[in-house]
Amino acid sequence: MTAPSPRALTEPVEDYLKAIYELERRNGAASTSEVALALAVAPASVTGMVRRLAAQGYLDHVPYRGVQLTAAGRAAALRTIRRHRILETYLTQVLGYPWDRVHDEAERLEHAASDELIECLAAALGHPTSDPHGAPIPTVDGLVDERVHRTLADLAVGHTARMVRVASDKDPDLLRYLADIALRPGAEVTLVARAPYDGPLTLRIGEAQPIVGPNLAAQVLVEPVLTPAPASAASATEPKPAASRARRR
Amino acid sequence: MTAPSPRALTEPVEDYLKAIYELERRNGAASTSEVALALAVAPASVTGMVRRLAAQGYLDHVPYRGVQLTAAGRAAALRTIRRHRILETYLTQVLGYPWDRVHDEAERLEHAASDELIECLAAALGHPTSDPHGAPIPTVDGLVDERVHRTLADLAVGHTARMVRVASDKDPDLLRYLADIALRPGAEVTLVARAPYDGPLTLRIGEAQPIVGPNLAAQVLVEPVLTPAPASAASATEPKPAASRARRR
DNA sequence: CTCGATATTTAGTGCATCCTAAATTGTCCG
DNA sequence: CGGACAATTTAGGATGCACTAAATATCGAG
Ligand SMILES: [Mn+2]
Ligand SMILES: [Mn+2]
Ligand SMILES: [Mn+2]
Ligand SMILES: [Mn+2]
Repeated sequence: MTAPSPRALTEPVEDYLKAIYELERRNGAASTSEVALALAVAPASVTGMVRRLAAQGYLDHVPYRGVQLTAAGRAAALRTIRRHRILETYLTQVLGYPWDRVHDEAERLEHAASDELIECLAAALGHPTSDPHGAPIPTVDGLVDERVHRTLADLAVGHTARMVRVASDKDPDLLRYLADIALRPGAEVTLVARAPYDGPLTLRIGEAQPIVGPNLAAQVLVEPVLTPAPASAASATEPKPAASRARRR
Repeated sequence: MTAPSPRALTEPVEDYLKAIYELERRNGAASTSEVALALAVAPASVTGMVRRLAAQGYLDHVPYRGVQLTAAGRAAALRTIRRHRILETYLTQVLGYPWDRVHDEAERLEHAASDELIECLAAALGHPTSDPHGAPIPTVDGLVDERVHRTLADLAVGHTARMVRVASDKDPDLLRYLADIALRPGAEVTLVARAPYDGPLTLRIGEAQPIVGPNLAAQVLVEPVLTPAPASAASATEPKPAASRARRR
């Protein structure tokens, strides 16, 4: 099945497969121009690369229609994503790297580190399941939590949620701002008010009440929080079966 | 002075400059075939790369005569060597990597890590001055201990020396064997006997008396050790001024 | 001093990746 | 249904880095 590839993916190839995987997840498909945008290359370059990757069995390409990963392509993408996220976690947790700067570093190291090193880091971290931005870390054999989360922008006024992750870790300014207002994975956030016509949202995070725009809110992925009733212990362990169903492949 | 380079050395370029630096140090010059051998490429490939690097001001090339680093070339080489050796030290000391496997890993990471990360690792290690193989780590501004050491093969029978470093860290088998007989930087070794006609050497390291071939002995760089006389304190602090002169540029 | 072995360079290619400009295709609106 | 416009692919090139085979320079031996 696997094509007679030169037995090691190049850096550009790994980045293409990773980008296509993410686009497929977000948008259900990956178009030439989306990939071009994500990788900052010309659309024509994407067409060329896509032809080669399709020939090597990493993806299916219907001209003028878009591109889809094969099993081999998805496996390669998830391997790179695992490396990226383990590296980010190590940089943050062990070396004290700020969370807005780990992405660029990991973007290069992910192609250079050996499997042995990656697993060594993972072990040193106690086999983490999510990276500093809350993104799930695929397992060695390519299983990953693919749950889709709601965003802070969709939260109903008065409701509380727990932040799960940032939609993308590529924007340092956004990440710095989120850190400023203490919005990080695990944080509880309440939507206090929402201005009409897609206006700003008033949040409560701990004591603070930051006001954020809808664009930012759409970048913050949340999950419902099981508010423990102050005195009555009954509803605390409410199962919530539907929301916690992990999709693994 | 610096040529209009595309503002970042590629991985092959960094490896060429590093190899040329090492050859220049060892042999006083770097010939096309030596570089080709060191990098496992064809001699014709070296000629091509050398032409480009000379055009960019990293080295001087006299056709048919050999190649020499310019100041820019030496600086680039030392930067890569610093990264390599800091990475090796981190892998060994913090992650418990065996000393015979750090080289290959560092050989790739050295091109991907940012300056920031390298300095972060150096700080975490307390700014080490030598790598796991005893090789000196250049400073950020390109200063390096360039002392030339004698080898174990040159030691006089009956004399004791302290191992400084392994001549090269590229041979895992050699490194594993050295570790087996407890020959590591800092170890004290006494030459007990030398068989004639370039025969094997009998050493004493701690309690053990391993017998090694002259090829191996030539890979082990040593410095004279100031044997503290058990009772008489006279000869202990013998100055030995010539041997300890550090050459820094 | 000349010859031949050896080292080195030149010539001619291939492949991966990128680019710009010019076709081509798909879509959607009037 | 027929364009217009946007998205996409094709065409034609460039760059970096590698290779093999052929030419050429160097140098030591006789
Ligand atoms: Mn990358
Ligand atoms: Mn991340
Ligand atoms: Mn290298
Ligand atoms: Mn080393």
